[in-house]
Amino acid sequence: MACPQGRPSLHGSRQRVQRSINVIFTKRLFGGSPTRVTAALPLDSTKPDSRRHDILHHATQLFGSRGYGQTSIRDIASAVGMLPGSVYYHFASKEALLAAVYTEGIERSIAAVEAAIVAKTTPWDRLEAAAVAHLSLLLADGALAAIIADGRNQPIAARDALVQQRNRYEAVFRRLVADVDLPPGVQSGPFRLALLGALNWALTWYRPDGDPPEVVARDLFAVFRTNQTTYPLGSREIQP
Amino acid sequence: MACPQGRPSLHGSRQRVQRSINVIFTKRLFGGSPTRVTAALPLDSTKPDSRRHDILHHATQLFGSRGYGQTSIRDIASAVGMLPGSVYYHFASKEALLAAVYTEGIERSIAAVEAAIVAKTTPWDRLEAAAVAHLSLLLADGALAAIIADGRNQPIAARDALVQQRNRYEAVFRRLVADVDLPPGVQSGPFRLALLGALNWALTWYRPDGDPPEVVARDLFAVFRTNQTTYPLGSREIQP
DNA sequence: CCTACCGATCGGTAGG
DNA sequence: CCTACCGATCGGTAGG
Repeated sequence: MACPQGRPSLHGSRQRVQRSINVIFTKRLFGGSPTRVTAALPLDSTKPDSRRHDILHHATQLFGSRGYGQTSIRDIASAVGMLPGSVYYHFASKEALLAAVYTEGIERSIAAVEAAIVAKTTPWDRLEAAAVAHLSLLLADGALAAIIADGRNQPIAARDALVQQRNRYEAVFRRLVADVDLPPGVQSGPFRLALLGALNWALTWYRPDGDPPEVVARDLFAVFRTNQTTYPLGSREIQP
Repeated sequence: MACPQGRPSLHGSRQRVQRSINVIFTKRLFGGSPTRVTAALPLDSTKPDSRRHDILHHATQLFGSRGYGQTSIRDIASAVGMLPGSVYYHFASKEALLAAVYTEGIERSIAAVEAAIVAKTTPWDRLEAAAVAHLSLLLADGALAAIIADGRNQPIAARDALVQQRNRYEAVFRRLVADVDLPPGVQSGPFRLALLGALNWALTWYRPDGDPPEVVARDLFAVFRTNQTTYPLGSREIQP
């Protein structure tokens, strides 16, 4: 009845999905009584939160590919292999599910970008590595897509909280851009927004049969890095 | 019954909306018989297509601000001041309405960008003027927003036709970018996609209480024009 | 262009 | 986590 919130999210996948679908089929095909169907469920509830994790995972994927408004609780439930009402045992509402998708996605994305940066030494190389990591997460993973893709279609009530979390991620780029030597006349704010815009917009036109995300990211980044290629680091003052 | 399609879209606004709402109120408050309500309609049907134009206009605005999936036929009908079913007298389906919004919006946008370009002489000035016009249409007008904003939420059936129309608009920028002197190592494809991405992404973060669209467009464009500022037109070959 | 209606789908819930 | 259900909303239509 009540929904236990705030559980820690565990990892680990199982075959429960398959089994649960079989149960549904059984019920539909032979009209078995509710009691028999319930009794048919194996009692291997060893990892109590793997189902919550499954919901979170599939919701991330679906929100990322179709958008929040175009994804129904029924879509998510059937992807996980359970009935629509059961989703509400794990999440209080569709909005709460979105909030959880956001939190997990932001955390994972920040970690991925930080990991990609750490080996690089120069500011421009660090920014480029971040851009490549960003676009890979966006196009291949689905976690960032759920967060960044459709800011307009999200429920107004939760929008402020979502924007705040998105800002946490953008702060990483704000810091990286601050370290870089920008040409005269280019403000760091517009530069960051233009770079992220160029990368995020790839969601609209990218096709999987084209160049891989890393190549696309580097081609796009070259547009922004040009100044640096022309003027070696630190030589900004020498300009005409 | 049948829907007369392909009528020319006329301009001109009237007070019909107000009146139509009054009719609805009358009916709800006093339960007037259908015959009386119909008879109460003034017979000034001089411009037979102004209602179709009204629908198109409000649909453009709503698709642009909320997106296609988040806008219902009922929303559009009540904005125009008629009942939901009546929309289908003018358009065969919601998808057909979207197609019409596209066609009209693309036409208007191409015209606006061409008009903004015509006075400018150098390739970089022409491209900048196009960028400014583009962002103004996108943020203030609503016509371009309906077209460009949510490619993901549009119905799959019509998507190909929509992409084709969008390409007609992008072709204008393809031509302008081709005329511009790009720095070595920068491909014109990624350059165009990065520029349009940077501009279009402003839909996500732009707030009306900030700088006006023209200023935002110029700030963003400066990021892409830097190379040009450094190297005067035609001096590309002189580089180290 | 309105009336009156349809089937489908949606987020969500009580009770077990 | 399932059963069985609710009210709301949606795109669309027959008939006038």
